Order: sequence, then structure tokens, then C-alpha cells
Amino acid sequence: MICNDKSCFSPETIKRLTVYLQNFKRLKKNNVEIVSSGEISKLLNVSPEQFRKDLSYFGEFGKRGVGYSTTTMVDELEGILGLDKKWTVALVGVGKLGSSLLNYPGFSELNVKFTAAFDSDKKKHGKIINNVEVHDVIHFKKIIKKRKIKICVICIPVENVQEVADMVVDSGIQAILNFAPIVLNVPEKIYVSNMDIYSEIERLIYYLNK
Amino acid sequence: MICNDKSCFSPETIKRLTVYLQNFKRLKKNNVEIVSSGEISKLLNVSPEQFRKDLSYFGEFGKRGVGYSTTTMVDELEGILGLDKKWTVALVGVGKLGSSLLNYPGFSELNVKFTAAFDSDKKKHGKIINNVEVHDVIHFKKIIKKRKIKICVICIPVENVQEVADMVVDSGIQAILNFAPIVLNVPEKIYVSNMDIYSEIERLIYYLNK
DNA sequence: AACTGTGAAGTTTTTCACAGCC
DNA sequence: GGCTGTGAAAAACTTCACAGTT
Repeated sequence: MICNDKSCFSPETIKRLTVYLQNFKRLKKNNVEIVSSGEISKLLNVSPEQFRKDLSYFGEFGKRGVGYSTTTMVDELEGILGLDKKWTVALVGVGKLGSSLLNYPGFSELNVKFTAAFDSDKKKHGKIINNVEVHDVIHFKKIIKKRKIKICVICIPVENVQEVADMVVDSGIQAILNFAPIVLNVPEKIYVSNMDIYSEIERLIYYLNK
Repeated sequence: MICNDKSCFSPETIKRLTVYLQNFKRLKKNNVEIVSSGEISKLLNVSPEQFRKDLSYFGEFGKRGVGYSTTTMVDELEGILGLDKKWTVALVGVGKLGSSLLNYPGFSELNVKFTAAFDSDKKKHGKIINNVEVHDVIHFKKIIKKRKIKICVICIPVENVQEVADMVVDSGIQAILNFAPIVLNVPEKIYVSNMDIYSEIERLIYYLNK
């Protein structure tokens, strides 16, 4: 459970808030100005009450009898999530997956940018991918400290990922996005998010198999 | 909530089961033969009761006073998840991310294989990536039907992903793994899993920002 | 003695249902 | 009339606590 000055809410609320934001951005781009919680509900497979309650933990953003302004909601949700400030992200592991992330579109709209990449492979050092230079991983701590980077995406094979995570934590990184299929052993104060394609496919297979 | 012949349990249980399986595989590879729920708990940040209860929905796999055999657990969990059979997967969108997935290691150990890839870009047709041929997307339905493929991974830019999803569903695919930051509109009977790096990074930023 | 399996209790999360406002 | 915001009720999920087994 997470508490702010107003009340307490589920971590699921935060997950959904990121989805709401995506959706309001798209609606705004499509020149939709007002939507009701009922319409949101149909678009996102979330009940209208859930949507309204999720927002209620942070304020009153809708107009009774009317709905929610997409422009207002984009601003408010960005504020709630902290996306109105700029964030820089480091990448460790410039393999196929890692470099595809460096080339991912849309981060700039998000106020989020990869500003440094690292690999242990000498052949990659000095390469520039989508304006991001690949450094030797031995310089990780120095560069992270200097640029005050707080978030690191790790795209390392599972065999080596724990030692990289140790280094990353030692360098002062506070949040990690891990693509390897393993639960990283890091101090509690570090926020870790796992993106594990194996686990997701296994889960789909379970449902198919029933 | 999900029910089997024994009882009912949370969808979270299935997510955790995939993590348990990963972990038991690794322990087995490292020649660990027996582990207790307490040890699992420390490795995976799951309470020992949670672990035991998750398993209890499917049977009794441990030995009282002893613990769980890694070999037994790998077999049992694979059985529960349906991973003891072979599964074939299609990929739509052979861009940077898509081709990095085709090259992902470890799928063979999983009884899961990409057997067909599709793209609309003519330059990619006929290419072979890690033994998988890239076809013209216009042949999607024909090939999916013929090979009886049930799972599709979609790596398409967000602007086009809904129309691709429509085609995928029309072709008889039953489960979709979607990498685009959008909630796909598909019939209820289709299982969809989203892997959204933007959403994950936004979530991390929320926690950092507090 | 050590560890599992599980009803019962406790906590968290979602849904209901309705008052309040446009 | 239509839609939001929210306490109260319901449902879902986790933890407790202990009986049962090796």
C-alpha cells in the first residue's frame, strides 16, 4: 500500500495511472477534448468506478455531468507521476535488445532520455547509437555519479546480471529495469521492475492450456 | 480469480509460478537438490507461506521436515503451466526489437519456439533470422492456420498495432504478447499480455519522485 | 526438530450505490 | 439527465498459526 497526504492506495493504481496517461495522450492527439469514465472504461478494460477512484486519491479532476478534459488529464497525470521533470537513464548491455531500446521512439515526448550506454565488449566502445555513446562498463560509476543518473536499464544475459546489478547499486542507481529472467538481489530501497518475456509467454501458455 | 478442480486462486499465483519455475531450474542447474520454502522466500522476495499456498492449489509437492526437490518442482511446475508440451509462436514486426526476440536465447529449453515471422517490408521477405523465415504479412492467416499456431508476439509501432491485432485475431490466434504502449481492443476470449517499457519506466519514476 | 499444508483471521483492493454538482 | 467523487459493503488476496509428517 502507498500513502500520500490525501489517502492510501494500491500499487496497482500507479500501474493503471501510466495506462491512463498513455490513453489521454492519444485521445488528445486525436483532438478528443472530453471523455467520461464510462468511455475510458471501454477503451481500457478498467471499470469506471476503478478509474474514478484511482484519480480520487490525487484530487478532483473531472466535471460532474461532463467528464474529464484530456488536456487537463495529461498535465495532471504527468504531474502525479513526476514526468513533468526531465529524467536521464543509463543502459548496461548494448546487445541486440539493448540497442533496440536505444532506438526506441517516443522517449523524448516522455521527458525521459538514455544519456549513457555501457558494455564490456571493446568493439562497441565509442560507438554512437541514436546520439548515445557506448562506454566501457568500467567507467560506469564515474559517469553515473557525474551525471547524477538515478535509473538504469539492464539488458545483460541472466548469467551475469546479478554482478552487474551489484555494480549498478554500488554506483548509486536507485531504480532498475531488468530484462533478465531472474529476481535480482538488491537492497530494499532500490526499486526494481522486471520485464521478462519468458515469464509472460509461460503465463499465456497456462491460460491457453486450460 | 481462477479455479481448477481443487480450488480457486489469484492470477498472481500464476505469475509467481513462472518465477518459481525459473528459480528451480537455476537451482537444479547449480546442483541444489532440496530447498525449503524459507530459502525460496529469501531468493524471490515472496513470503514462505505465499509460496507454499501457491503450490497447494495444485497438489502436495514438498516433504514435511525436509523441503522441495528441485527436480520434482521443475517437472511439476512445467506440468502445471503446460510447458511439457511444445508450443510454436509467430512474430509480427521484424524491426530491431522483433529481430532481437527471434535471437533470444533460451526458448528451446522452454519448449517454445518462434516458427514464423512476418513483416510488411518487402526487403525483409525471405530473410532467415535464427532459422526463422520472414514472410510477407499478407500470408499471415494462411500460415497460422496451416501450422496451427496459437500464440503471436506483436512488435509493431503503436500507430499500426490495432489493425495488426485485428488481423491476428481474425486468423485464429488465441494469445497475444504486445509490446506497444496501448490497450488492444480484442475479443474477451483472447489472452493478451502487455510488455510496455514506457509504462514500467514511468512507474519507476513515480517511486523515485516520492 | 524441521518444514509442509491449510483453515481461519486479517488486510488489501475492488465494486456498489448514492449524494453532489453541472 | 448525466456524470463525478466517495464512504460503505463485498470480494479477493495474503498472512497467521498450528496440526500433520518426516
